[in-house]
Amino acid sequence: MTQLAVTVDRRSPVPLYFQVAEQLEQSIMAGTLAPGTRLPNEIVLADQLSLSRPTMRQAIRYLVDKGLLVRKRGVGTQVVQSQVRRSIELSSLYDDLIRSGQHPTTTVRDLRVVPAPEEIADALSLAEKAEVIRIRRLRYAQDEPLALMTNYLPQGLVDITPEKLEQHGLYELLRAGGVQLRVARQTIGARSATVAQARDLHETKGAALLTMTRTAYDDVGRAVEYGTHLYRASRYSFELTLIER
Amino acid sequence: MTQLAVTVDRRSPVPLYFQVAEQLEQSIMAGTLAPGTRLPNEIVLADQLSLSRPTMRQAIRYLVDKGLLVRKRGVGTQVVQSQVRRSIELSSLYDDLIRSGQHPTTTVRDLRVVPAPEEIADALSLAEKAEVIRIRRLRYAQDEPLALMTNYLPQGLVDITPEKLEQHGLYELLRAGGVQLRVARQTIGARSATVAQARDLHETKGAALLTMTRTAYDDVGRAVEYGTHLYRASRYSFELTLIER
DNA sequence: TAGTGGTCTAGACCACAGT
DNA sequence: CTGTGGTCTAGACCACTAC
Repeated sequence: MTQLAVTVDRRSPVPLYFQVAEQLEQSIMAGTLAPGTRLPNEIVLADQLSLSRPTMRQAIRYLVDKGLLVRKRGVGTQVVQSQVRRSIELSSLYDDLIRSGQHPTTTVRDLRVVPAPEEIADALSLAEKAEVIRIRRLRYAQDEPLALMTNYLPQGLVDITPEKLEQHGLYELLRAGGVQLRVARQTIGARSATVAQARDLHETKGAALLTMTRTAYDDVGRAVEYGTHLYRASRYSFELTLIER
Repeated sequence: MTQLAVTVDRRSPVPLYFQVAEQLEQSIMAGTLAPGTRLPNEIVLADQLSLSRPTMRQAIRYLVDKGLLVRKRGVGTQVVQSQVRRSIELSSLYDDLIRSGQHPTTTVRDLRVVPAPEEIADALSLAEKAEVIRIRRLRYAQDEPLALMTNYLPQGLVDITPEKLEQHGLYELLRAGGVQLRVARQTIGARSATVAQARDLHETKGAALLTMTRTAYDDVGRAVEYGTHLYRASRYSFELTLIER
């Protein structure tokens, strides 16, 4: 095992562990660190980079949590045998499409304040019939319809207009309004398209659709968004990485 | 903020951070620590339990990663505003059903050695046409069909028989054979049932089905299982928790 | 300005894997 | 046995938040 192509800049404001993790990640993605490769042990790595062992461990743990490395006590740390595609993160469909080079556009079909139905009030921890903002949108990617989305937000969080929604993702607007999303709980299922859904999505009645409902929470634990979405299964799927421990 | 009902036993072989995390988790689940509750800061907590700050941090980080707590620099650590249901983990459908009190049974429809199709050889990082074990099963929960499952495994990993598969989950057999699963990559989608699938699953032709394909890796990064499953959307869905950072 | 979590160090001892 | 990662300590300084 030779030296790794990693350097750290102690003047940088970027945390040391993160500089290391990012460079290792790039090497793995580029194939310089091939699947199956065993890394030197923590102590050696820490010495090579003049870091303390806990800091080196933090870098490695970051990549283990991402599913790029696996470690086994008494054995060592190795690169996982797989080319990784990007998997679900706490970002919106809009962000995902932008990143994957698609060209998302959005039509806002409805935006109004409504009394919260029981299910939504529950999910957002609001009093029943509290007023919430309801948004219905149709999302296109490369000029083909992709998803029908309905979202509910507590009032007063951020200023939302149809114009903004057609130019930005909902999560982008939330972040711009100072809302830091931290946790989301999702349920993914499937159903057959109704006539109206089929018409909107350019499918035929009965076509398989993916359903996703999500409640998102901010950095102080408040529920800030509830969404229920319908995706064309012919054009969309969810990828995820699971880690044991 | 009063004392937390947490104690640690230093003679126990269970790591201290884990003892703390488990007890906090129980308090959260039981409602003793209500959603929105703010925890004392790390230093105080560590002192109360006579632990070092890093150890206390590790306990908290564990729960943050699980989506039960959120933290914000300069502010503090709070309980997330939501009742959590169990979400997808690196376990098999069989394990999940057992845990949720259902009564899964399994019919093995086929178990044989076949030359690996290109797609499977790729996923498992094997030579094309290497021989693999192919398993086709039908899973029932409470006497109703739930899922049609096809799995591929490299030969020689563990000893698998139809009898064992009808009494245990596949992952259980792998673990019993010394295979430690660590990472899995999944894709979740939807499709309409064919006539044959509909017959097996007691659905009608064209019914919406959830699809899941998964490649699982062990603790040294080897691909050890590839599966492609079909679930009745009317009786099954996936739950997951996403964490930012 | 006071209080919080985020990062970092330099050690120590232990449990487990493979020889 | 040797080598690996897992746990734990007791400090230090910094960045961010809220008042």
